[in-house]
Amino acid sequence: MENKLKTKACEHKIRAIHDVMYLIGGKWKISIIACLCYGNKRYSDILNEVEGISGKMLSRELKELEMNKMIERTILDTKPIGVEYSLTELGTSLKSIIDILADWGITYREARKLIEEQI
Amino acid sequence: MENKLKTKACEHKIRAIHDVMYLIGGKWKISIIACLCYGNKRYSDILNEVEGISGKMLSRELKELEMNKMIERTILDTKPIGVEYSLTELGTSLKSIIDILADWGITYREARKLIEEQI
DNA sequence: CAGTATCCGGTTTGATACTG
DNA sequence: CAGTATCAAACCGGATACTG
Repeated sequence: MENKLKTKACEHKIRAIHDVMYLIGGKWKISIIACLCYGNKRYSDILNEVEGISGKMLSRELKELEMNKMIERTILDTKPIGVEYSLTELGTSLKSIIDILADWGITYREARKLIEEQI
Repeated sequence: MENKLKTKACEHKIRAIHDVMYLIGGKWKISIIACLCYGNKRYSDILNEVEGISGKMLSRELKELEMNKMIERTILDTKPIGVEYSLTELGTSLKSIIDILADWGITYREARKLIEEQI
């Protein structure tokens, strides 16, 4: 009986996480958001700073992030035309999560090194 | 000059996050880890609790998670054979991140509702 | 029970060329 | 500059049948 409740709580949490990953779990989405944490950026800036992403992927991911209200797109009236991307309030609310993830990533790399050396 | 340093820091963090997402960003990986946060589980338990996953995907993801030292696989000597999966220390270290993500997911849903209503 | 093997359509993605 | 269009290759993932 108690076990069933536990399972329910588990499933509820899993669904919440699945939702989150749908939003930010694309191959590049968090990287893009992380990039914008350091200030507003243009399309070409992001293209340079997020290693490995192609132009096609970038524009696609940007579009989805905009749809989900994570980022905002502003057209600058420069010539030639420029576009600036910035985080919305919602996007900004991910900053702390991003920091935690990045920290974990670095810790993980160290931990892996230690485990490997034991072999 | 100062700007270049900033860009470097940015790119470093982005790479760290990209690594993390490579590890836990598969369609099901965090869900599986989240599921195991609630206790060791058998293959069939996970199959039931992670909604939507197929057997093929589950075994594939479990294998990758094991390779990356996130989970451990123990063969029980029951008949018929049973297999139990559990989190390693590394996997366990994700618990807090998972909680934060799940919380954000729920908060996000509320925020989106508010934004939508304004329209 | 806990998987593996095979088939197979659908989706994703990179490269390249092009546009306003 | 900031994208879009198009093609082909690679990969994903479901269904089903099979194994120890």
